[in-house]
This record gives sequence, structure tokens and C-alpha cells, in this order.
Amino acid sequence: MTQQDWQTQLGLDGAGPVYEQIKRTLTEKIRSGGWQTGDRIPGEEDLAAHFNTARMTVHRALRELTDTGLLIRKRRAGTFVASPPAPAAMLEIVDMSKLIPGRGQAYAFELIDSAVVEAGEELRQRFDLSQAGPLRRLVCLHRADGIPVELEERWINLAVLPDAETADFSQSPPGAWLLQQAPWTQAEHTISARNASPAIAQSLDTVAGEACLVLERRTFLEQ
Amino acid sequence: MTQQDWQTQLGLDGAGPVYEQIKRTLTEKIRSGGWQTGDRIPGEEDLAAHFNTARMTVHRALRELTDTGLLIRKRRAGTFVASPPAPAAMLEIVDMSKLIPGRGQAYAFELIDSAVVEAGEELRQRFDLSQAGPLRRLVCLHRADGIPVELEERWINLAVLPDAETADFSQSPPGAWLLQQAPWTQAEHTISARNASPAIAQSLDTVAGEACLVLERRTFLEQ
DNA sequence: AATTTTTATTTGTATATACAATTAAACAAG
DNA sequence: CTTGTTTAATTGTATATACAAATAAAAATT
Repeated sequence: MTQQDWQTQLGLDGAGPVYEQIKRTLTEKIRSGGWQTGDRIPGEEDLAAHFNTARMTVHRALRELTDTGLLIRKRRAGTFVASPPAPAAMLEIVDMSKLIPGRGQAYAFELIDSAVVEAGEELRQRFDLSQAGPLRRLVCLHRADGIPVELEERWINLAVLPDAETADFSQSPPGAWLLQQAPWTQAEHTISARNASPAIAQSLDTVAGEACLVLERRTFLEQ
Repeated sequence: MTQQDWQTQLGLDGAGPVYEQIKRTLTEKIRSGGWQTGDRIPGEEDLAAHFNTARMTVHRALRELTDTGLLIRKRRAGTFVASPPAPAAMLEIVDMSKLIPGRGQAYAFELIDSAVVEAGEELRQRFDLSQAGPLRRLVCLHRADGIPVELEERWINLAVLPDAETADFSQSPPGAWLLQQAPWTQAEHTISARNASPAIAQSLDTVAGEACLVLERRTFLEQ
């Protein structure tokens, strides 16, 4: 797609704030396939010139589309169409360490368990691994204002991220570390309901048998 | 709390962008109880003067805190501390009709069932109703790019919202209508897993027995 | 060829200004 | 007292400008 192409195809509809119009226009451009996953889209200056508006207005539109996960932005490199979200991500599962403070509550987390295990046949099937290898298993408890709100169990494939074998997850949640180590990680979420086992009930400060929402999250590198 | 009070207590920590510092400072102020639910906080001009920054910078901080649900803003009236979120809202359950287009997919919905029923003892217990009365039951199917992603069952207490008896929900989702009719609605969510019944499986274009995530949402007026 | 340094591009933030939109409060009319 | 009208306070958006920060690409160096 040449520059000419998108310039002739883009246009605003005049309804609502300009930054919302730009958001809609760009979203439609992506939805229709005009811009595909991984494509670099024009820079802020170009878009501003095209839409005959200020760069700040375009910037706000792009920033909000980035917030919703439609775009990925990198300084100097540009703005790119993000990967389409997995169906399970329809329920926006957020990072507890960011969500809880955003809600005005005190966030804390605790590393409950940490171990390196060899992936047997069962684990290989569960995680769809083609070959055996060591995995690191972490269990973290997230608290909001001291109250346990999430017990997180995480498995890291050490064949992909060898550094995870020695990394210290006692101070910061593994989610933050992983995001730094593998920023292009894509996540797939599974939500299910389960009765609390005695161990889980103790961690979550409830009674065994209590129905808990179990949230399994798989992160993997795209390339 | 007088104006003097907050002026002497607020201050930035110098780490990161100023709008993030302001977000942290205001969040802490609310978290610590300095500003409580319903309190009106100073206006943008006042905060800008206090923090010795531009109004736009304060505006961005307040806008983002509003996005996370910590504040509520009304023109001419001011900015207020929002109600603390229900624990179940830890998983941010979003409005499908907004989320799906935001993800660059085509949103559509279909009214599957609509009926007015008298609340018997069973329904009264289920919804914690103190007295009998008619309820309207709606079932909606939400699609993203044509694929069914959510089957929504909604009960409306007609004693609270009599207009819901005659309202037409075939064109726009009940969520949008309710938000207009009762903007101060507070929501409580319950998520569970359930095997698809034959009827549900047909709606969701899957097979009976397939495990589905069931999301029950109760909205109610605060006052 | 590999490494380091410099340059230039792009996004990110901050500021000042102007005007629009909403709406609570004050005011006026009946 | 009720209703309608005006006023003014507050947030919302748009613009232009400036500089900061990150980093891909180019250039220089070893």
C-alpha cells in the first residue's frame, strides 16, 4: 500500500470530537483489512496533515487506540497494527499490580511457591509443548488493601526464557519481569470456576470448597 | 476539609511524567481517606495552580483517573470521588458493544428472548428482592465479526424502572438503554463456568455440554 | 568485521491559549 | 410557588509550540 492509497481512502465523518472520528476511521481501516497486523501506519505528522488537524489531536487518538490494544507504538520506529486479540481476551484481564492501585487500593503480592520442574508428558500436553524441557512454576498471591484477591500460578518455559531460572520473583510480580524480558509476549487467557482446595482456601483466606474463579494465563513469544 | 487543608497536604514526588505524579498523588489522597466517596475535589484550575503546572496536565491526570473509575466528572458541577468498586469488578468486565469495535471487529447483537414475569419466591431469593413484583427478562446475543461471543441474560426490576416494560430492546442493547435511564447504576458481577445447555449451545454456535463462561451482572440504583 | 559514536526520526510530555458544551445556580415572569 | 430564562462555573476539545526521550539508522572507529 502506497502513501497515495491511504490518503485517498481516509476521511472523517464529522460526528463527535475529531479524535474520536480519527479513532473510528483508523479502526475501520484496520478492521477492513486495509492495514494488516504488523503494518506500519503513517506517523503523527502525516496523519495530522492528512486529516487537516493538529498533531496533538492525532496523538490522542493513537494513544487511546494503543490503550485498547489495537496499535503498538515505538519511538523512532513508528506505529504498528497490533495482533488481533485472542477470543478469550474479550474479558479484559488486567494486570493486578496496575489495576489495584488505579482503584485507589493498596497493592501487595507474595510469592507462595517457586520451583523448577521437568515437563513430563502431562505438562507437555497441557501446554502444547513439542519437546520436553524444564519449566519454572510460580505461585503468587495478590492482595488489595490486604485482602487476597487473586492467586496466580505461572509456568515459564525455560527453553524459551533461560533467565527465568535464576530470576528473583520475591520482590516484584513475574508479570512485570516477563514484560521486560519479552515485551512482545502475547497472552492467551482461560477462565474457569473451581472449588477451593484446602491449600488454596488458606491462601485466599476462605474455606475449602468455596467456589473460586480460576484464571489461567499463557504468555508466549510470537517470533 | 477546607481548601487550605489539601493545599498543604498535596505534593508531587518527582518521579516520571507530571500527569502520572498527579495521578499517584490524588489516588493516595483518596486511598488514605483524605477525600472520601462523593467528595468534590478541587477544580482543574485550582489543582494546576497548586501543583504549579498547566491545566492540560491536570486535565489528563483527571481524565485517566476517570477512565479507571476512581473519579466522576460533570461539567459545571466538578470532579467527585467515585464509589469504591465492588470486589468482583477486579476483573474489568466491559461493555461488549464498546469493546468489540475498539478491538477493530464488527459488533452486532440480537435479541433472543424478551418477557415480563412475576417474581416468585425463587427469583426473589436469587435477586435478594424484599417484595414480589414483575421483572423483565431479556436474552441478548453479542457477536464479534459475526461470531457469537457472549450470550447475555438480563433481568430488570420493573418496580424500579417501570419504563423498561415497554422499552424496545430489539435495536440497541439493554445495557445502553439502562445507562441512559439510570446513569448512577452500580453493577455487581458474578462469573461462573457452566456446561452449555442445548439451547445455549445453539445460540453460541457450539455443541451442548461445551464449557461456557457464564457472566451474571446485577445493576441497581444506589439511591 | 565488529564495535562505538553520532545523527536523525518518531513518539511522549508539557505549556499556553482559545473556544465549545454542559449544567448548576441565579434570576425573572407568570 | 412554579416555570422558564439567563448567567456563569467547570469540564471538554482543539491548536500551536517547544523540548524530552527513545532508538533505528548511519557514520566513524578500532
